[in-house]
Amino acid sequence: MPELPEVETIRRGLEARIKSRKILKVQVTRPRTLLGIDPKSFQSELLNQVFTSFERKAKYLFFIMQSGKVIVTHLRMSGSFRVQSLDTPNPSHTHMIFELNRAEKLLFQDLRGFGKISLYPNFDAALNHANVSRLAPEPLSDEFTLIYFQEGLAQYKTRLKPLLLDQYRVVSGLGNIYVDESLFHAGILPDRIANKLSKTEIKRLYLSIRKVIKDSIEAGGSSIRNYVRSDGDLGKYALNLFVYSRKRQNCRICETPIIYTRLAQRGTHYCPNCQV
DNA sequence: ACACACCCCTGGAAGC
DNA sequence: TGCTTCCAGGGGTGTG
Repeated sequence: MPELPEVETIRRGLEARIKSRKILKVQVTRPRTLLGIDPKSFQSELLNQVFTSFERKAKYLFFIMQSGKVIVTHLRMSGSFRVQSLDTPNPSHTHMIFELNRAEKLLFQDLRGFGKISLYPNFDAALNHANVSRLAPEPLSDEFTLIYFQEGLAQYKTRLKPLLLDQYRVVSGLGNIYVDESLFHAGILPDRIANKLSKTEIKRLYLSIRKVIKDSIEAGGSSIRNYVRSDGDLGKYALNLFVYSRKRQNCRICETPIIYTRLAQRGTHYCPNCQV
């Protein structure tokens, strides 16, 4: 599942591979992937456009064109971007093909088909897309200070897991993997009530979230299920997972079997001994 | 304010 | 073995 580190890895990959490249043709093989624009307009608006930069906000990706137009994408569960040579056959579930100069193509592939792509005339318009401007701060941003986090948690008497997954309340960019991992490293159970944490616990959670996200970006994300980088390589952070996807396996710290349960409609992993 | 159910979707895993 | 059902989950929406 692409969360902040995976999206950032994809962003870096695209910047390295298709910056300054020109779009010669656009094929939309699954019109439902487009949000707020029809395939014909999308194709004609992007013809001969040149990619100049790639931005990210939480899990949203922005492709900024030389003209100022902006492609906004959200990969949701299984979306991915791949750069391939023009003569390579398209993999299954390829929903969009951008033919580029120098005989390469950028593919949008998405098995589950939840991912969305939109086009806006400029960056400001793009930021208003789908409440992007309302997103809470990212874990590694200047805004996300310990004081901010303390005050944020104090406002909510809900359980930590759904609060940390919510992109609009305290922090953005986290998904199921990194919430479970951050809570494990902080030694805190996922169903604890946000405004009941001690100062020490808040600090541990704050540091854990930042470390997990930072380390994962450095590792190129986690390859779980469908996620692959734009160069086809696999992220290495999956090797560093302590609880996520480790149902019934022994805790890497204390050997207690990892519990898998459902919390707020999400599969949730924790160590009943290390987390309290 | 919070909890929860449901929807989108596909393919691999689990269950019978 | 082979069919059917379940499940993964980001995010939006709707209800209690």
